[in-house]
Parts: sequence; C-alpha cells; structure tokens
Amino acid sequence: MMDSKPPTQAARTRAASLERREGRKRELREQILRAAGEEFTAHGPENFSLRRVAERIGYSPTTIYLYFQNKEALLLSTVEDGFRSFDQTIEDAVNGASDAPAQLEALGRAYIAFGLENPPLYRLMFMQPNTDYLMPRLLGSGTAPADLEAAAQPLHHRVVAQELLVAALQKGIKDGSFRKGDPVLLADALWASVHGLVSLALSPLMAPQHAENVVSPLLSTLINGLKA
Amino acid sequence: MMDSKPPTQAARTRAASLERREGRKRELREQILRAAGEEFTAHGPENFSLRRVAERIGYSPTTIYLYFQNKEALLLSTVEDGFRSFDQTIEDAVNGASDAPAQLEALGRAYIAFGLENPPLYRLMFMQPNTDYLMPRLLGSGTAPADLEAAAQPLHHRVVAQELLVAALQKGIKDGSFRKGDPVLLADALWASVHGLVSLALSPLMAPQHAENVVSPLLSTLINGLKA
DNA sequence: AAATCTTACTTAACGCCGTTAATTTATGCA
DNA sequence: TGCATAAATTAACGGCGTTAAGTAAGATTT
Repeated sequence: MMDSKPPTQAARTRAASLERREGRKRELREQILRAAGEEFTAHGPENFSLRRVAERIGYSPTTIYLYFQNKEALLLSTVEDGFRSFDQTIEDAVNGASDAPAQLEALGRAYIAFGLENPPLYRLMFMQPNTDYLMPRLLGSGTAPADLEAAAQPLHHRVVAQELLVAALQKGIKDGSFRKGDPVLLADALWASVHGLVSLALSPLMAPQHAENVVSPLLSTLINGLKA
Repeated sequence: MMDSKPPTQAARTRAASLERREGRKRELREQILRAAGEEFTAHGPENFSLRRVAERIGYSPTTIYLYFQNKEALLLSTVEDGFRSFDQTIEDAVNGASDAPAQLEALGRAYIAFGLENPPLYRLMFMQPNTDYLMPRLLGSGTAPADLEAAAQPLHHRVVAQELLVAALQKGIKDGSFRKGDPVLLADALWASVHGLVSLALSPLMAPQHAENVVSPLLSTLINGLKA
C-alpha cells in the first residue's frame, strides 16, 4: 500500500471508463428500483413478481440478481425512499405544533394519513409478517444471520419517528400536560393504536372511508387518556 | 311432491348406503380441514400450500378441489373454529366483569392474549390483505361477486365481539362512567388499538415479549381517555 | 349376475413463481 | 486484432394453484 505515483493518462482514462461503467450500472439499478416500485404499487407487495419487473424494463429475470440479492432485498430497497418521506412527514407534523398534546394529535393524523394514502408502501413498511415460522429452517441452513439482519432492518428506520414520539411524550409529562408513565411504553401504545387503525383500513375488515371517521375519536381518547 | 308411500326395503338400503357415503365424505372433509389447520399453524398462512396438505393426508392435490372451492375457501373454513373460540373468549371476558371500565379492560386483555397465543390464526382472521388490488381483475372476470362475498365473510364473524364491545361502551356512557360519544366509532377506535398491538407483536417490528409490557399502558390510557 | 351409470380420485398439463448454474454476448484492455 | 472480463441470457429445477381429461371402484338397474 501507499504507492502514490502520479497517475498516467492511461490510468486516468481507465478510471474514467470505470466510472462511466459504474454509472451505467447505477442507472440500471435505479431503473429496476423504479420499475419495482411501480409494480408493487400496482399489484401490492404480496403479488409482487420479479419476472414482471424484469419484463417491464426489458431484461431477463436473472439480470435482477446482478443488482439485488433476491426478491426481498429488492423490495426492501424499494421501500427506502418510503421510509425517508415517512420520516419527513412525521417530522413536519410534529414541528407544526407547539405543545405536546397538539404534537401528538398532529403526529397521529400524519401517521394515519400516510398509511391511508400509500397502502402498498405502508404494508411493505409496517405489515410484513413475522418470520418466526421460518426461523427453524433458517437456523438449519447457513444463511440465517444475513436473513435475520435483513428482517431486522425496518426496525432501524422506525427509530426516527419513534424518537419524535417519545420526545413529545416526555415533554408533555415534564410540563404537566400528561400524567407520569414510561414514555417508551406509552409511545409504543400510541404507535400500536394508529397502526391498528391503518391496518384495519388496509384490510377487508374496515372500509377506509369509515376509518377516517374513527381518527378523531381514537386520537382524542388517547390524548385525553394521557392527561393527568 | 308429497308422494309419501311406505319406503320399500330397497329404498331403505339405498338411503343407508347414501348416508354412509356421505359420512365418508364428511370424514375426509374434516381430515382435510384438520391437516390444513396443522399445516398453516406450522408454516403460517402465507406459506400455506395445498399440495402439502394433500401430501399430509395421502391424497392427490386435486382431491381437495372436490371438497373446497379453492385454497382461499379451505383457509377460511379452517378458521371458522377459530372465530367460534374467539367469540367465546371475548364473551367470557366481558361476563367476568361487572362495570363497564372493567369489562373493557377484560375484553382488551382477552383480545390481545388471544392474538398473541394464536399467531397464525390471528393473522388469518384479522390480517388478511385488502383485495382492492385485485378488484380490477376480478371485475373483469365473471367470478367477482362470489369472491367479494368470500372476502367479506370475516366481517360477519366479527359482529359478535363487536356487539359486546359496543354494548359495554353504551353502558359506560349511560351510567356516567364514560363521556359521551358515538359508541360504534369508539368501539372501532378501541378495536384498532388492541388490534394494532397484536399486529405489531406478530410482525418483526415489535417483540411479543415487549408487547406484553405495552398492554397495561395502552389499556389504561384508553379507558382513562374514555372517562369524563 | 352382467351391464350401465355415477362417484371418487388420479394423472397430466398449463402457466406462473423464485432462484441457480452454465453459456453466450458485449465491452474494455493489451 | 486477440484476450480477458464483465454483463446479460438461456436452460433448468422444484414449487405453486388450478383445470381438464382419464381411470378405477362402487352403486343401480335390468
């Protein structure tokens, strides 16, 4: 290491060529991601098909494996933008209100609205089935750790929004708006509630239109319940 | 109609034979249901496979189609017992408490416990994806009405537990325990909350063990929030 | 009791899926 | 121009839900 000779012209053109080649690769990767996003937005995560994505961009199905490890990895990559805009939505909502109760109300409404407006995305982000069924098989094979890491990935994404929620609760507890309690547990309770409403609205069990009527009763009950 | 001649012996043996044959059919049908239940309990609804069910009972895959319309119908039949025991669980919980707040607390705990104790069953009962993606295709084909009815079926099952929940809320509002509000909307808000907690616990996003710690904060916040 | 009809079930096939391995085609480099 | 390497393809495997055609056993009729 540490051989810092002045780069020859050949070396430079070689580097530029490599850069262009990598540019092409990045381009195709993003094209795949775009097509995958459209695919799963149209058909939903559970009917998402690699072969359809490939057909949509005019490549052979196996080409996708040169850019993503497998179907699940492609889906997770697809959803990363979703997590970013989700975090932004939540942050904007919280910043738009001053006192803690108003922040919670805004956060809840923003959360639910995001879910109702992006059904497939929300499903992919927050309604993935637990992989416990697969655990025995995974542990049997040698690929368990990698898969487990992939499964745990969404947890990290959630952190941003959850921190805002916990912070709002802490503030409300400190300034006397809310009664005492573990802010983390309360945050998860609130999260569960709004998530539950979105989940039902995205299932056949509750019409989305009806769900919108439930938003206010739910949020007012929760926030009222936090008060001292 | 109305030909009530005395049945000949031939007619009687014929009837008995038919009865025995139908007994066999019922038996095999239940054998399929049993095997299907074991299958989807073991692998989860999303990895449920007709062919594995067939293999488990030693019949050809297509035999199942002689007893159930398709995979979805078999799964729904599998879950009917689940709905019965669910309703019973909820009813027992509500009957075990006297005043409205205690009833709600008991109902919530029973609901969550049921979900945490029967993950695949709960998933099949309450976490089926909405079929809106398929709507265009279904409407295109001629089988839409039947499929839509099948998809709506869980709604009817829910009714029992929901009526108990609404009744408890009405009672609490009437006797002054709770503040005024539309009992149906409030019921759906409560439902969404407990459903959300179970859903998260059955997803990779929240460990079931952690979810148990959230039960009390969630329920106390909700019930406190209902009070005047 | 033999022939016919019906029922229960199977085999074969279709079109889809995710994924892997081997192979071809294109591209950069000497 | 040849060679190495990268990129993409074709072929194949095993699995899936589902349908249509075929078969073997059972019941019914004569």
